[in-house]
Amino acid sequence: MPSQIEILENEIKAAIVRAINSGLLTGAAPDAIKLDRPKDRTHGDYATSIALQLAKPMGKNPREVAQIIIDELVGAPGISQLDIAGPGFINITLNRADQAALVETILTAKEEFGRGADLAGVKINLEFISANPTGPLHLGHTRWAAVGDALGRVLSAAGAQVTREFYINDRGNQMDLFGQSVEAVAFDLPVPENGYQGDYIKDLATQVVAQDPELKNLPTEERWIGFREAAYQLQLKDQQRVLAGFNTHFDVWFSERSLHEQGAVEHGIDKLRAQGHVFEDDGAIWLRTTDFGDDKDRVMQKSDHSLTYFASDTAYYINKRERGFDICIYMLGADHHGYIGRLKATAACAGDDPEYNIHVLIGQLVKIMEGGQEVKLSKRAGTIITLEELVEKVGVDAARYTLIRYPVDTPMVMDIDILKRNTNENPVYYVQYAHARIAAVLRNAQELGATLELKEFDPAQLTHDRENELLGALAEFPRVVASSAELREPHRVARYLEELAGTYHGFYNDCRVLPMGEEKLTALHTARLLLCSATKQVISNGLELLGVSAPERM
RNA sequence: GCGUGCGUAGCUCAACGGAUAGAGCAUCUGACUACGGAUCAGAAGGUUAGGGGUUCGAAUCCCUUCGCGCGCACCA
Repeated sequence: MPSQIEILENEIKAAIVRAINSGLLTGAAPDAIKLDRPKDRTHGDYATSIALQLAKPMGKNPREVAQIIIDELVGAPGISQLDIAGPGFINITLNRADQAALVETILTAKEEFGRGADLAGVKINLEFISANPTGPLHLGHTRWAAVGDALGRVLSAAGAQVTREFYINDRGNQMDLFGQSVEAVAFDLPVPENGYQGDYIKDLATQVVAQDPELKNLPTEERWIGFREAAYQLQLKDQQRVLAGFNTHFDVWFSERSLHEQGAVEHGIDKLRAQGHVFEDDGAIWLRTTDFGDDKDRVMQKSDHSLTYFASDTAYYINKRERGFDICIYMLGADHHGYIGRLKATAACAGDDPEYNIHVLIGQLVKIMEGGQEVKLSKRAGTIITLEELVEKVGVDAARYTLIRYPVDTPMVMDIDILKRNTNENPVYYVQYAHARIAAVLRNAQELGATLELKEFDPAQLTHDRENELLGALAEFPRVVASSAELREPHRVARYLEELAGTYHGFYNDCRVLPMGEEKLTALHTARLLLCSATKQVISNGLELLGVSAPERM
């Protein structure tokens, strides 16, 4: 069912088409009209700058164009007032009772309110974190754990079929080094040069030996492999446990080894060769990514016949596409921004459209403050903060919310001390508080015998400016979800929730919801209670998209 | 050197090319002795790093200078 806003957008477009057909306007009608919500409330409920955009191509004064559109629009359903403002903005004020009908829409749709179909039928592979299974997840992975998971939820809400995937880099030198490090520690020997250190390696060594004491008796040349495999499984399980605790879910844990075992790398090279972008030089096999804007060609198979990491990446991409994914989203850290060029070029070499089939998000680093100063993260100094430690300090909700509420391309600073405080410095509480507050009001209403039946809802009761403002904010939710999905920016949902919570608090302050004293429950009380209930539903739906809880009490 | 990202209020950060650049914190004023004060109303705080350009309109797009980060392997 189209929302009131969509209906309005279509009305405006139809009005322009009518004006063109009757010769009042010339040229082509725009594809779509986008209504904005003006910052200044005196500018009405919605505004559009369409007349400004059409003025030039149509060779008319913008205000003149605006007037023509308005004349065609008069009498459209739900509109109570139309104005021209400034250089040619069209400001639209809606009929309040019609807007209030939104409460019924929300309370009928419940959890479904906000979900859309913009991405219906689109299969998306969302890959994030993809850490080596050689250590605990740390702060660098945490931002993606939160944002990636939220993005997955948002894309699903927009109708996409999303597969969340974790690529396990379980192959290569670093794995061997990892196995040798654990082995060395188990025997109280010094770890190899550039090997892995830290308490967790000791723990792993202890666990590995406890689990399988026979491992120590293996012949030396294969012993480290035994340690590698056992430690790998333990470390992977640990990552999975921590992510589950962080409310971050994956559909597929994809092992790099399995890619090689199923011959996917050779298959990928063959496929690219068939596309005509593979060549040999100096005994190595290359992919000519420079054909598509990469700054240098890339080696896939070295002259010693071993395969490069790039070959795995390439094969993995081709594998994803062959599994039927239309769009492959990669979430990478800022230190990997150099990969964008080659990833896009790889897609192009495979015959895909790099602008559509592949989407790379680059996340800036997170700095962390504690006790008023920056915590320097260093593996050597042992000051790595793990995801698990962060959660222990501040809790899942605060950690997730804080990481999600900023666009990923902003370098952000997390202040642990602030996150521990239950104040407004910590916006997650502001939003959750609004939810809990409504829950309390609704509990009180029940004690007063209010039934909150939708059939008793009278939209005409909601005429207060604060009510109108709140309804307007609620109406925005589906648009926010849709644009978050389209732009791959889940932070928009968080920002929206903060605004909605603020609007609710303002409403609550000015509009008494429950009867006072001996007062009887009136139609106005009921209408406001249902408005509260609708707001609670939207906050809850929004927090769900972020993977943050919506508490009934705090 | 080449490439790439960033630079917005004292601090942390917003702002699908739109109207007077907004929030929170910090600072200063105020508000319910009845629904949760983890609230609300208000004040103050800006040459959006500098300079050009495109546009009816630029924090946003283009060029350039400066500053900061990151990347430039037959490593993984």
